[in-house]
Amino acid sequence: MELATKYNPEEVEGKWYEYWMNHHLFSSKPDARKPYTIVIPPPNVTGVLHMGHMLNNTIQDILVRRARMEGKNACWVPGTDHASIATEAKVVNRLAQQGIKKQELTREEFLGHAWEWTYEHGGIILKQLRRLGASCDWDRTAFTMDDERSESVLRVFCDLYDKGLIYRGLRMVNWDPKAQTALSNIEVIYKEEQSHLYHLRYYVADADTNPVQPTGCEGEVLHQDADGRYYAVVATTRPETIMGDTAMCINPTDPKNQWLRGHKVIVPLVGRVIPVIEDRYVEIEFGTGCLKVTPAHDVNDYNLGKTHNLETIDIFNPDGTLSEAAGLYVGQDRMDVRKQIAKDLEAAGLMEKVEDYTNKVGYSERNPDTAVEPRLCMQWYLSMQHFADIALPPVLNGDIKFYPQKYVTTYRNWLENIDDWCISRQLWWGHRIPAFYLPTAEGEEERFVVAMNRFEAGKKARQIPGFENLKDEDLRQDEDALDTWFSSWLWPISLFDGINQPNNPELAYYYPTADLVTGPDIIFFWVARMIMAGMEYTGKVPFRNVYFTGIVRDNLGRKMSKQLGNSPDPIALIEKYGADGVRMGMMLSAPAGNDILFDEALCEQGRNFNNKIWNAFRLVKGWEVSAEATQSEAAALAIQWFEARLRDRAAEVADLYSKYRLSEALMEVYHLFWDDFSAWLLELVKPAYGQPIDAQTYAAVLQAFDHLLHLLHPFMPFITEELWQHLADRKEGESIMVSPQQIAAPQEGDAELLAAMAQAASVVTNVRAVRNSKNISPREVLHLQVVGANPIAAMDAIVCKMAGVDAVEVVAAKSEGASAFMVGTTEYAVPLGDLIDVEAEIAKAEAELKHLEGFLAGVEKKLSNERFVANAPAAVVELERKKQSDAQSKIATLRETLAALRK
RNA sequence: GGGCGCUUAGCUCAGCUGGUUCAGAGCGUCUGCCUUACAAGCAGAGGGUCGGGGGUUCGAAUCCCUCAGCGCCCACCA
Repeated sequence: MELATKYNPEEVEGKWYEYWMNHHLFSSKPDARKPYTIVIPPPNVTGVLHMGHMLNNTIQDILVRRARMEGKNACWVPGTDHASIATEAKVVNRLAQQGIKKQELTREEFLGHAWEWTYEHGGIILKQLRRLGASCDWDRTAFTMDDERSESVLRVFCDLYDKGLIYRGLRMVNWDPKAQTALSNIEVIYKEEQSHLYHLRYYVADADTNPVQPTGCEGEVLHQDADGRYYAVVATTRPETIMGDTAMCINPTDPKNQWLRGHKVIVPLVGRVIPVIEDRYVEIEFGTGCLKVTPAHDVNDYNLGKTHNLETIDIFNPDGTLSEAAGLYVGQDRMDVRKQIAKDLEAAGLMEKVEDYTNKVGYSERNPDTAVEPRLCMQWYLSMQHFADIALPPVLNGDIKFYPQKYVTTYRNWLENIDDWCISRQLWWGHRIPAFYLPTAEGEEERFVVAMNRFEAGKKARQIPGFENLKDEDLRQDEDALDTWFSSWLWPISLFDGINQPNNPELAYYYPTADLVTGPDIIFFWVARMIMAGMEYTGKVPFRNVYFTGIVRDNLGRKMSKQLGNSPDPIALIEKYGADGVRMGMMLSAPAGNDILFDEALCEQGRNFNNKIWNAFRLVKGWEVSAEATQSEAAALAIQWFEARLRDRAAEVADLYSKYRLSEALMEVYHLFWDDFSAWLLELVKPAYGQPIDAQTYAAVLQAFDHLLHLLHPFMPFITEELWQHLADRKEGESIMVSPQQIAAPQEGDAELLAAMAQAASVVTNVRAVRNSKNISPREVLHLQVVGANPIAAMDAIVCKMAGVDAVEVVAAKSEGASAFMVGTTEYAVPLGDLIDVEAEIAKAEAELKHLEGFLAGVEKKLSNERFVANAPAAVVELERKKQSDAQSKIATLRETLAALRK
């Protein structure tokens, strides 16, 4: 077989992915094997692959492939999320480009467009995952809005309503004026912002706006204008809300504002007279200690309003423009009004001053440029205390493990301070709330029934006295859709249809799932809620382990974003470096939970490694094999050693997997392949030029290669499959991903063998260093002497072959004109005759001597410390004694060497 | 304002219950090599008072305190 000197992923990847698919190697059915299940964090159905997905799905694929190779029944279930708010926004945008306004469409028409968009763009991301090599069971591909999942959502809604956990309530919610929907508390991102603190004048007046003269206010802070009128100063960041002011509030214990007690003030520009109320909520030290109260547009003000029975004036429309109720600036956007009103207040002499101020403003998670507006409206809520109570124990007691563990604290803090979950959204794209309102007369209280569908709702409604003759069509279904996460939280259950059919065999087999791989940013949105739903609906945890990945940043530590243009296109990367190369690039710097600084250079390293593997294969396959040839001693030893090494490293890799230290596992395999296998084993067994290799050695090398490919496969599936298929004759349908892998556990004697080899390697390195410093070609054969005794005589064949020496000769004293070095306490020498540079040898020996003497002094200081000898464990003291005697022996040798050199 | 985490080689990080796998890895850097698999390679080398200070201990990168810097999460000071 002719093979190019460079590995070409393009020729290989598509072919094998198709092969895996055609032979159904990713598909899983319950059987007698142990299951290993992962459910994908469903990406947005119309999204495209970004680096975060690459990282996340590479990790999942590694885990799944590893489990599959271990003989488990691995099942990775893919799917997409309808992402209601994000997708709806995209559809609205597209319609806007076509000149269509959402408001002009009926719900059905709009949903038609949304589904069209979904079919058009849906699943692109799943196709992209195939390029990466993701071994998902595609036959199971699900969508949060497909029939099974939708039915599950409605069923759960009805169930929780029947349990009394879902309620409707008039509350202050976080309103996104762009999407025009309510948001849950955790969908609000607070950003620090440079803004202004406006100090406004509220004149003291009677009910008819006549000026009032406060009395008896010695020692207090009064403000008086040029005309002698008294006023209070209110500091606010939101002057545009003054039209909604219905009170001014002071702290009753505030000494400087006592004069305001019991008075009324005039809202600037607006002219409305409002009372001064008193509440200890107000911080005396903030601003002037006077707070304007706008119950419709601030949570705290709303609470004050409730306590003090204040009027609520809602001055905003749902889109963030000023409403009729505002009376001023009607129809203008709130942000424009802020600028304008500041000018107008200034012009009217009602602005005391403006200060620079830094405050935090809430933004919509999905519309990051849109500041959230607190708004009072009716929404659906889920009581969360019950769920917090059931979701906390499994994480605290270790039924679910978090990697890294630090997130347990985060999780716990959130659950211990949980808010009720606002689950309704004023959107159409999503699961429509299955609540049906009964016809009511004007002014009558709304009544509704909750049921799976209109038909069921009709039956329920007719049970209500007075509605016996109600027709199904007379029911009016709630217009709102459910929060997207209200379907995602069922994902590990609903994927196996466990909500609709709680006792089905698939659920019994695959659930609880094994590992969840996701970002810490959705620990509350998703992870916590899946645990809640899992405990509520199955009584079991939804997964055993959660691997939190970091955020992918660029090599300057910046978050990847479209605006910065620093996010590489994953598919372009795959085309450039190969999927295996990119996977390796991702994994090389991805410790769990730490942010990863992505650098294309890492993909390059991955590609180079692929090339290394490829060329090792070329070498091995290029050898001519002879049944007559006998195995050399070096080859026999090398194979023995490598097998021990393989056992040792495989055990280490297994340990790293068990700790989810995947980057380290990869590094371990990388090192094993590149250094141990390629640099040492292959060089040791390599036949002389033009000679064939003996069959015994060849078989062993192929065996070793096979093992290595297995260890590599989870990380680099394509190249390993390609080479494995060429390593021997394979039958159609066979694949490395399901071929048994048996690397034995470390055995007795391995440690000694590995230690001897390490020492031999050190001898080799030293000889090579001698060559390097003297510029001696690797081809020139040298001679090696061991002074006294040779502790690793068994390794001589290896030393000879690797160091290019003819023999390792034991001598009583080394030759003159030899370059000496020490490995452990053994002295070696390479006779060089005239080539020797005596001065350099002396300098080298002196430097080492100095270092050793310092080292010895330290050891002896320790040993002369009685308390050390008395308190330290015997083994530690013994070790120090060994260090001492070794150092002494080395020093003696070096002194002899120096003496000889100086002759 | 609370909570969590981080600071070790030029860069990115590992160092577990204090003691020879304690000062490590990968990349980069330097030197020499087109050596019959691979220059996307081979051989060799250099590089850190483990953020500062203090303490506990026979012994501290590791445990405690403190200071400094950085990051993240939560929280209704307008």
